[in-house]
Amino acid sequence: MTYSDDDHMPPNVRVMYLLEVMARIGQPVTPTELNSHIGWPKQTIHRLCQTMLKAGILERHNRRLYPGRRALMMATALVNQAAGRIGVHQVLQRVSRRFGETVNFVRPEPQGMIYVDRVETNWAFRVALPIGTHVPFHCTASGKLFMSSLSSARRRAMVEALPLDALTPNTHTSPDSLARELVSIRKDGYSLDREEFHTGMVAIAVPVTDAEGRFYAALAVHGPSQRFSLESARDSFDGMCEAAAQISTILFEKD
Amino acid sequence: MTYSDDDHMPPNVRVMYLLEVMARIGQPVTPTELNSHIGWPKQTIHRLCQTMLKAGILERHNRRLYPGRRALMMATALVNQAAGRIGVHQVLQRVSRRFGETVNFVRPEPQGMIYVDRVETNWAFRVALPIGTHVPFHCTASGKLFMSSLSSARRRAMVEALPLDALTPNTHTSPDSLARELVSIRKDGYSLDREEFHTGMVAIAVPVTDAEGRFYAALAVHGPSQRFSLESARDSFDGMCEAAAQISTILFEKD
DNA sequence: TCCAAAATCTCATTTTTTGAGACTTTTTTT
DNA sequence: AAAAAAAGTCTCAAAAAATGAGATTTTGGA
Repeated sequence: MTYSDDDHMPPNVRVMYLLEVMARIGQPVTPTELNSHIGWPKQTIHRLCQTMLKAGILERHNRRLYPGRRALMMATALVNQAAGRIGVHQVLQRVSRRFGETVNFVRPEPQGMIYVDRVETNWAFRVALPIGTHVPFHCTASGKLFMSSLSSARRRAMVEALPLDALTPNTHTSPDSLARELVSIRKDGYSLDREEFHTGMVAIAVPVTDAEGRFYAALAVHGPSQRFSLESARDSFDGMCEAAAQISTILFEKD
Repeated sequence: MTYSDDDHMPPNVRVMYLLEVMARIGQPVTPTELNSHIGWPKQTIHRLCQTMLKAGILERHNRRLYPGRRALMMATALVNQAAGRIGVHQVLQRVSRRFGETVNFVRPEPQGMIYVDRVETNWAFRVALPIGTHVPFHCTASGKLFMSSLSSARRRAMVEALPLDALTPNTHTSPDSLARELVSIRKDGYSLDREEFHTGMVAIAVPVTDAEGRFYAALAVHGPSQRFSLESARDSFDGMCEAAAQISTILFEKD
């Protein structure tokens, strides 16, 4: 992970290390600031930044560097498949067995929330949304959960930008009511889909957080309202939080 | 982004490239499989995988490699930083729906203005400039807008340095006329492309500014002049400013 | 306009990477 | 179970890249 003093990092890996530091800092930095976290010779860090800029890994605005499009694309793709996928799937299976409903693991992308992994029930009645499908933000438990995790400025902007298409009679079509629900989701720690996406289909989603406690993905269970009522959804809250914590451990806890 | 044949990738960047390929493939691979996507000498790819395994960037299970915990941690942190881009993309979509034309998010780079993100219309007629493409400064709405944001000394230097190639009969070919237009763009707060880049194609661009009010990117709408006249372009000005302000909030507003 | 800090350039030296070819291990086929 | 093929490892000299000290230029702020 980190290289101790006698242990030495091949120049190869320095690009990656620099990105890590940058990602950890979490905001645009000048090469000099960056180097205050690293302590390489001046020229070394400048040269490396230059290389990474040329490669499109970093971008620059006002002499400050930040991860570029290329880095972000890679990150998005990585996050959907990296270490621990198998373990995560196991947890999904357990959750599905426990509640007898379909379980989804869902992440935000620019085009919408994307189904990264899922375990289906054997029930005849189920939704036909294959893995890799994007679904809207405003009418899904996971989409609302994601938005509730944003800072208030971003949340507001996003709510205002979204096309609030009514997919069912229950779908939020006003930015205000949606925004209000996001606030209460933030407070409750879970998000419900009250037949807002498909009539007769309800869902609950809880957040899976990363090592720093930031939103990483949503763990969601959904089922037909006849057998999986909002009541039973809420009842599953504790169990789901437990599973979410397990997933978080699998993905992020160091050994 | 990708390296063409004569262009060469420093060994530095290979680690990153390998991760990208791996992320794209989306499932654990053997070094040989991996190399069928890359085509490096056998020993080269093995050595690199070895380096990355030692560094904890990759992990191995049954001779198959996949992104390791270290890669995932980095990716997660990066993706968090990218949360803003999700919001930006949603705003672009809204603008595109509203005006029914293609919307671009464009940033200045030394080689030219670069398309960072875009939302296309479904219209048959559209420009085939993929994301990541560089376009000239002197004949695009966004390029002229960027130049108009520079201090007068820099603006002059830049106008004089540019090769003013005539891409259409309307392209500025004299530094003076270009410089004059930049002054009026600066005054108006928006920039028009009057079929200066492609015949039959017009565009309007407004600035997205950073927290200090400096130029960060251009938000541009373009369409064929038959349906998207200069008139309609100007009419979209207010709506675009509003969207630009939203983007600015998403990207730069602290919480 | 001037000044201090940051960034860039230059270059001889050191360190890595490179990749062909031989060799070993693993997997597949017969 | 033996043979063949494929995958992976090792060795090494040549080529390329990174290194980092020091000099120089540029930048941003008073």
